[in-house]
Amino acid sequence: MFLRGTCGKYKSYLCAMNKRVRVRFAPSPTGGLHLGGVRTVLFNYLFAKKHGGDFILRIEDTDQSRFVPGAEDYIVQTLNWCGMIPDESPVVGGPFAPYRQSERKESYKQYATTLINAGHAYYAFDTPTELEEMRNHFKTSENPSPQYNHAIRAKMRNSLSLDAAEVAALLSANTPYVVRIKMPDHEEVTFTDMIRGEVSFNTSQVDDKVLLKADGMPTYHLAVVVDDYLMKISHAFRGEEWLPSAPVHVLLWKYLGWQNEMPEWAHLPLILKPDGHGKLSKRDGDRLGFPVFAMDWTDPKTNEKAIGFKERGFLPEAFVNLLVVLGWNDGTDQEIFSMAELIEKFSIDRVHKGGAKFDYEKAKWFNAEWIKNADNAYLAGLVQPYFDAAGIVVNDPAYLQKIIGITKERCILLPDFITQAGFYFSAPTQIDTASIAPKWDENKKNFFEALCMAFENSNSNDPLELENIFKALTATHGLKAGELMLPMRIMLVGGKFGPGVFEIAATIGISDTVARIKHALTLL
RNA sequence: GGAGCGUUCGUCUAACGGUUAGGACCUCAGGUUUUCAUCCUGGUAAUACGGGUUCGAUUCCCGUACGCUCUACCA
Repeated sequence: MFLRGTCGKYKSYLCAMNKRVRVRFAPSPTGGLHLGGVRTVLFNYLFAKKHGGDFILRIEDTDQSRFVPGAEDYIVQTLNWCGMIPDESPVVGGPFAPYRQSERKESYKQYATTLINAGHAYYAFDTPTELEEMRNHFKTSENPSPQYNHAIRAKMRNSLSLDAAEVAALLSANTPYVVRIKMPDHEEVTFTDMIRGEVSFNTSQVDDKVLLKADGMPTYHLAVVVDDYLMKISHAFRGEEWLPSAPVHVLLWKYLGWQNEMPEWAHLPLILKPDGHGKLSKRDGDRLGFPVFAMDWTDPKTNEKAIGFKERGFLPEAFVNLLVVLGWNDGTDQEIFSMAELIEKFSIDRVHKGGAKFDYEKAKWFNAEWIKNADNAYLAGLVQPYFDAAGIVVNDPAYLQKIIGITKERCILLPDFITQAGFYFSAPTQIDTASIAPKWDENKKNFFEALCMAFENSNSNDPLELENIFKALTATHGLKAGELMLPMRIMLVGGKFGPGVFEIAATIGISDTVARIKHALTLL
């Protein structure tokens, strides 16, 4: 295996390398960022920070027809929420600005021209209709998707099939054209992927990809190579779906004379649907009832809203944590990692090759773990918006933190605090009397009336003392504590949940406790 | 169809030729908690298949099967 040998067992890939680590996340701003995208960012970020390098955000907006307003800002906000702040980006700028490819449009054409002059690319004048005709014409059951390749290009209208005068005439008449790469007929293109080892392709299987579109914009293929070179990217991480077009990129690096500067490639495994097979999509979330996007995203065209992990009540720490273990582990049994730990422990050679099915149950477990171990003051800040939305009024921040501390082990998602902690701030509006009524009688009613008086007389806020009063009174009424505690709990919190009843009574205070019992008594 | 990539419990994964194939989620059975949750103990459950190489393969090689990705003037 290429990872072993002279570099040692799990020695970093870096040992063979001496240039500064610079990585980029290069999304297309076409919508919300989903799990797979955020994980790609995460691996980029961790790798950069682990090696003291730079993390760059570059917006690949070369397809004007797919431009979606707000998508770029959404991406920035998402990175921000996750705590992965780019060192260079369209918002903070940097030494290689601009970081939007649409703003770099003019710089790509010269490289296309260089390639044409060197015989590695050519002009193609085929219209979309002609391309469609070609595909229909050559389509067979054996070959359902004919490619514009070395075998077909001679039959098409391009600067390889047409004679020079004709080409010159077409160009001077401003005929729309694209520039295509001229793939070699039969050549083995091999490169080393950091995750997969040696990968090779025969160029006969790769088509003549469009490099420069008719509108003058580069396609991804040209833009990614040019910008990675110009921005001195040392390591390029992307999803596995890019693997088949990697030979195009490798050849471009070579043809442009930048072979020695080519980044190390790492094609990341995909995040798959929980059920069945295939890449996880937004639709799966809708269908199975869990978020796929990092944050809420509303499509400005369709007004379709997709829920995000953030709004569903995930902590960013948990989100990062659940993402990183989808395809990576540190070799031990540890599963909970902070960002700081990840930066220290991350290594690309422990990233899996195979795709991982997303498991929402486990995702929730990560969040519950993070909530349980989170600082109360920190949680208070996160819970506050949910309380605001639910109309729960918090007057005393210290009280809120205390309540969070005693209820957080019961919460899986942030909104769970509304039910698990809301009753500390106001009397429950819904009281599960149905769970009391069947065994309710006059004697119990008398008990609770007596209890209210006893509590008021004691005016205690000590749980133990309240419990003693309660128990002493059960005896005088000929009742057992066990058959009265559940009714009392329901009177105080509304249902069968929450911490110890006397803890609750002491915390909300005697007057509230008595008021809630008296109110419940009117409902029974 | 073609090319590439992949394949350990239901799911995420450990195991770098020698382990009773380990952990976690889920689930099940107990215990703690006069509620719920937490917590604790334990159980069920996996190397896709077939050939090699080797004293010995989850591990290395080949083949098969299955899956995924790509096969746009989208990324």
